[in-house]
Amino acid sequence: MPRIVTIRTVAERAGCSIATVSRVINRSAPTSAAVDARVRAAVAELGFRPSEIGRALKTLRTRTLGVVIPSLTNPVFAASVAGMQSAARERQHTLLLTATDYEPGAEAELVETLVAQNVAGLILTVADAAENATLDLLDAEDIPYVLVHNEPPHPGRAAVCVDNAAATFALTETMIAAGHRRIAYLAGRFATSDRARRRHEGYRAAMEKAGLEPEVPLELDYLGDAPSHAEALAGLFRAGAPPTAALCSNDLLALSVVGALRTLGFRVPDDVSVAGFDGIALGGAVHPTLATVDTPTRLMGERAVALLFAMINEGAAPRVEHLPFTLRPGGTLAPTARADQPASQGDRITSSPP
Amino acid sequence: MPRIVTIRTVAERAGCSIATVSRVINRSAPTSAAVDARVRAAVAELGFRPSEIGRALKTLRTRTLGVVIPSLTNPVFAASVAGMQSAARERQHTLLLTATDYEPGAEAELVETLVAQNVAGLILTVADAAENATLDLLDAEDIPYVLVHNEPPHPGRAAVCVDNAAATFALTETMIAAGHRRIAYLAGRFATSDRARRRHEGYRAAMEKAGLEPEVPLELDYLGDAPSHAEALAGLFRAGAPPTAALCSNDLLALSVVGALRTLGFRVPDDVSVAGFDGIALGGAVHPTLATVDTPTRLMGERAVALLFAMINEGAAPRVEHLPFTLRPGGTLAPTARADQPASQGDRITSSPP
DNA sequence: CTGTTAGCGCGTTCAC
DNA sequence: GTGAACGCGCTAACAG
Repeated sequence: MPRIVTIRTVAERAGCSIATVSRVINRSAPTSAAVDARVRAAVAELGFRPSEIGRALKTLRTRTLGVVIPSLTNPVFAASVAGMQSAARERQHTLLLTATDYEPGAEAELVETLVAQNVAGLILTVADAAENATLDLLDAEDIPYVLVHNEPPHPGRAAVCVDNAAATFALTETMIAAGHRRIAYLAGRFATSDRARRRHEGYRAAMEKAGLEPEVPLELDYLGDAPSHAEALAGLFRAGAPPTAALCSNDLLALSVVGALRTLGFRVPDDVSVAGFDGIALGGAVHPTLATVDTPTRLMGERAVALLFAMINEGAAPRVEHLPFTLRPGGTLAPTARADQPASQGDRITSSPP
Repeated sequence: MPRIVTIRTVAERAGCSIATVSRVINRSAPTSAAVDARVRAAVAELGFRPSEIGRALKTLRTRTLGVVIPSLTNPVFAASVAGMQSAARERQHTLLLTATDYEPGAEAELVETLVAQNVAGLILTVADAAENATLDLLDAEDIPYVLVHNEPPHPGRAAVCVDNAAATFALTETMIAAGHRRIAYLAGRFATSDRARRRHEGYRAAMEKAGLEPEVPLELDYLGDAPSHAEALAGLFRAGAPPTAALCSNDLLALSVVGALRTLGFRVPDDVSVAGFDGIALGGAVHPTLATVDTPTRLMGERAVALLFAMINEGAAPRVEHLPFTLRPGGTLAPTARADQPASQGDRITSSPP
């Protein structure tokens, strides 16, 4: 029984017109109980499924959301996509998923592809939300979209994110309170992204507030070879006055850095403390557990879908939704031996509600 | 400039018919250089993008691949989807992504949704490829699909996978060669999946071949709370003759188990060795590194797309493609103190080429 | 080489 | 309450 079952087949079987079948299926107009039953029976017998294509062509709207992310390999993005998928499914929508693989220029191409598919809206994480021709295009064509993870400076751009600067500020203050004075800042790939910048800003602000010297970010490829990280870190940590702690711009990088430091013979956290950013699940499964900023990545995906639907269906204005983050204490972050004041390890500092 | 730009708009602007515009865009028939240039100019000026919907309605084929996986949260599936996405993009296709979240019954619903969108084909990882009404339906309707990670016993079902049984067999033999005699088998969620079964079979076969007693699988929810894992493991490892090693049915579980064992006061690998399955990237980033079966997850996604396209475009027959696996030595797996024979740690045993 | 035309599957006016 | 007819954007078959 191949798939040549169209609305016409059903109409013939039910002995009525295609218009009536359409009415029954979509409950778009009242129908008599008799014909209603016949149509439903025919639908069931034939295994008819209305073609989304025919429907889309007519209404010029699909039940599809386009997604653009840098990479699925990073659990942060995988988690937010999981949230999007679940939220979209609740609303009878599916996800058209694309990834740039950090390739510059891919954003524009992917968005065009998705727009050509008449997606109902877009959810994207871009390198830089501030100056982005692709987003300008979407604005111009009036196609609804929501950013995730990005913090657009340009108001009027919808986004769901955490306050990256505030988060690293809080995290850095915690490290300072634990007695650390020289805190290295290690940035992962894509260091030019707007969120990476915001994170470094928070770090710098906290350091300066404490009268300490902020470090220039050291750029590393996260989850590259641990040996190469070891090499890159050797110079920094075997110098005269080495850092006692490292703040990493994301969790994948942090886990990798922990490994590299150990390869170099340093104990974590005894010799060097390490903290990450994101709150990926695995950070809690390794030993010692990773100190990090816990961000609600899955929820971010869900909220992004909710916001997008509000914009599409209710004409809601684009807005930036800040989600709360949590400082998650972990075994990789300990007070220095020469701590000026003991740090309270158990504290969970939470951002103010959005 | 809203999006009311259709092929007709372009035709008017270029001063030709819509058929000619179509020909220029798709290079489906020769056109004169003059009209060609005019059309391209019009396309560029108007920012025209042919609607995939109109095209799909006509050809009854979309440039879209439907994907069904259990969850995006597991890096194994995230990696294979990343491979699919990249391979699909090379072929000008996009992915319609759905996830069951391990909810029984979701498979059927998601497949119906995807079929209603006229996907060109499907790529799926199902709980059980052996008895599966959804796959029977696809067979009946002659919709091309490829399984990933599943090992269908039913020949005629296309799949890309590793030989799970052979892999755990080899891994178990390595552990036995390292002197382990009591090797626990810890299974993650979804223990009823066909691949989980095959993995346990390989373990059991190796144990029996060595004249050892295979353990009944202990089922744990992977990446659940580490404390709860600790509880679940306490009974087993604090018994009279505790296992000296644990074989975990996947890497996420293995990393979690390492944490739980440490919580219980065991040293890994000094007191208990641990091995996983999958070869997720993070296994190499933690310390000690995770001993595991390295499976080419990303490649599996790429190959699945390639196979699907061969079936769609060249009418290739469905076939099962076995990809090679590698035993990856890791710090979590060490010889027992009472080893009968020293194990050669450096060996990398590779499966025979497919 | 190019234009005209007929649908693809569906929702939606209009009449009745 | 129901049916006939049109058109959404596009490709393909057929004329010219």
